[in-house]
Amino acid sequence: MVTTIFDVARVAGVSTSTVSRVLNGNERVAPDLVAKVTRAVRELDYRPNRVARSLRLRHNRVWALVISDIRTGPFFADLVRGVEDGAHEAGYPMFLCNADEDPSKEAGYLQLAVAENVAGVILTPSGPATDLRPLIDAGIRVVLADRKLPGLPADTVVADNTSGAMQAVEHLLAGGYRRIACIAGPLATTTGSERLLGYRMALERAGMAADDSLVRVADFREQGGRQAMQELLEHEPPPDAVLVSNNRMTVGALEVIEETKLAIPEEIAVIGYDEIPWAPLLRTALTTLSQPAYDLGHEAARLLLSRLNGYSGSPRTVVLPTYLNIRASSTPKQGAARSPTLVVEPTRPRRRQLRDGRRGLADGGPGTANRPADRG
Amino acid sequence: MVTTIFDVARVAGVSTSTVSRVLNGNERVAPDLVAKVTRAVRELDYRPNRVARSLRLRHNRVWALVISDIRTGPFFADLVRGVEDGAHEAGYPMFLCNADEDPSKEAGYLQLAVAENVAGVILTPSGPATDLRPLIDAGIRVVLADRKLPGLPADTVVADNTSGAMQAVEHLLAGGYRRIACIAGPLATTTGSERLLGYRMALERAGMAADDSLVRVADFREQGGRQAMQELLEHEPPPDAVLVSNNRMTVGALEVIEETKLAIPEEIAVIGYDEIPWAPLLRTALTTLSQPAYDLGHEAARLLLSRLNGYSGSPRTVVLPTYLNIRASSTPKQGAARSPTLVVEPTRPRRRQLRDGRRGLADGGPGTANRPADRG
DNA sequence: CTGTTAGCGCATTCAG
DNA sequence: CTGAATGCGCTAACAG
Repeated sequence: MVTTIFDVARVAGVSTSTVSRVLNGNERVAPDLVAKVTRAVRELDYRPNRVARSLRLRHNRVWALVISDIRTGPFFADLVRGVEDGAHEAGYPMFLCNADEDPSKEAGYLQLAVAENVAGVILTPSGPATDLRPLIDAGIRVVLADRKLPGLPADTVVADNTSGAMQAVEHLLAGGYRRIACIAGPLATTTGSERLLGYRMALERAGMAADDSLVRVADFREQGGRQAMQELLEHEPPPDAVLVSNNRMTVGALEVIEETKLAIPEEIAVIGYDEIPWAPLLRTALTTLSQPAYDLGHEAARLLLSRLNGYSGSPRTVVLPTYLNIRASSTPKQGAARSPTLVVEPTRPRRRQLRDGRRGLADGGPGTANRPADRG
Repeated sequence: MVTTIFDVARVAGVSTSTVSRVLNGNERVAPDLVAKVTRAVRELDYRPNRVARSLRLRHNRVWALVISDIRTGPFFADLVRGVEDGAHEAGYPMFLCNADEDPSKEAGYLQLAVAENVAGVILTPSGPATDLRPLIDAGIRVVLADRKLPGLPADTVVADNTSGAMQAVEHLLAGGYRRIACIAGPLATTTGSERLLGYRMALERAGMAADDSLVRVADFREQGGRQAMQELLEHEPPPDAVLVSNNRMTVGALEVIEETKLAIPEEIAVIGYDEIPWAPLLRTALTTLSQPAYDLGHEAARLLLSRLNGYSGSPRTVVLPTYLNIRASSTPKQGAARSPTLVVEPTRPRRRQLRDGRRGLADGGPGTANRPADRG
């Protein structure tokens, strides 16, 4: 038999309500009773039953983090760490759920979150069909991370996908590349569509017609990246550069380039979205777009916490900058004319921008670095 | 207000017990009442409150998977997928917790699992100090995955770490390498110590004294791999080959080799534990030891399920084989004498071995492939 | 300040 | 086969 609050009350010689009050520390209790209860708790190694507590309170002191693909390299891993640290700092335990880009799995986890009465959910929506109503109806706080959900008034933290992709393409243009291809992610996700948008905008701004035969929409997975890259290479004339919209697709694309024995960057330059620790170790070191994955998660945690603490202003969207890590895979072409209009601004991390919010967050700083501390 | 079983009973014109019986389907109920209840449930979009159910039943139909480091590349991601699929097939939702190699975080999650009454826990123990008693006392089923917990009678599924490391070292010996170093993981984990053991056994079997100055014990992280590799290279004479015990440390070791401008494999051969999708894409394609990560997870799920279904035999340990992916980073030395005693057996995946078990598992096949289907 | 009392939503005795 | 009654462990009124 598990020890209950009743056992503690008996041993301490008080009522269960007193034990409860001591444990939750909200109301005033006489010091001697506090001592008695504390001793009894320790003596019995009493641990409150969260289930009963949750039933009574009609909410559970747990967060659920629902991510869209646990296999997306270090990106989601760092994001998870960011949320986890934020949750931990605030004293909330956190469960993680992997929706695997599957809307029905995602819906299942959201139902579960409702059924388990979680206090809050941080979610990477799989697409516009993601239904937040069950959560909202149940009074559960929701924060969107990494991907927006257009039209839904929820606090959101995202990276500046459009600018990131623009930066990458402008960098390629400045390097003399002219037939730049793009392997985009699912357009139903804002990460998919906004990166493609950034690609198009950079081309337009440079006065070049975006050539849709150089665009492939794939699925954020290796296999999709492979197929897209194969198709692009069969095209005549083939691209001389490619921007790949995430890490997993980049692996697929690089495999195809490797198999085709094309030289990077001489025959095709490559830039991959998502920084990865092995980028510098590749046959040709890979130029990547870092996303502040850890900060994305940590910021999401702070938005959720502020809601749980009673903030009820209109939804806030936090946009964090990306950073271009220039490496050999995008080396400028021999004798590339550095036309002034194509010069790329130095891509230092900018301050986070706050949009749509009634006011800023309580504290300042852009949080910790992009990567968790254990690497330093 | 959320709809409760009471609302359903009212709308269906029956008692709450009848609704409960219909929902759980264990007892017999008159067909017409079943129909009424079913209709009312649909009409009200009723979803049972899992918290109340859990309190009443004193157990919760959820699994918790506690892994030791979410950042360990695809390994844990695939393991998670394996467990998840197994849980899903059996109709259990699953939460994931990331202990981050931190025993206190791990203990916190185990406490949480107890407090939440989960039906079962699948755990990658952070070390021998991991305390399973709170779980066992609470009647929660536990399965260990990836790492054993010596002395504890729990169902366990692991890869054959010792043989894997032996294979790797024998392969290097056969290739003419003689000063083979090893970067081991924490010896408190069986993955750390067994891989080191395999390394030593291979050397001894070849009649070579294991040289401890060629062994470094690190922390399974990039930074540890970096430092270990640096130390090994400073040693005189330096190693001509190195076996690195996991993916993250391999990244660190490769960074150092890169910075030192050493040629792989001419100046130093490298084999990394854990297969990684980008292994073939590195400057020198990396020889790796694949672990059946997905199968490890899926098998753990099956062991847990069999316990939940009432199996109460003695604890079973399932050992799955590893597989050596030979690539350029371990190319035999020029004119390496292929002494007969050093020839490596072909390392095909072997059938899983069952140890200590009273009987085999219900079904046959070694499960699905090492990698989830979406890559094929 | 403290104890008594009454549920949170559900599954399960126990009678009928 | 069905319904009324009970309690899982806890917290929040409500009186004292």
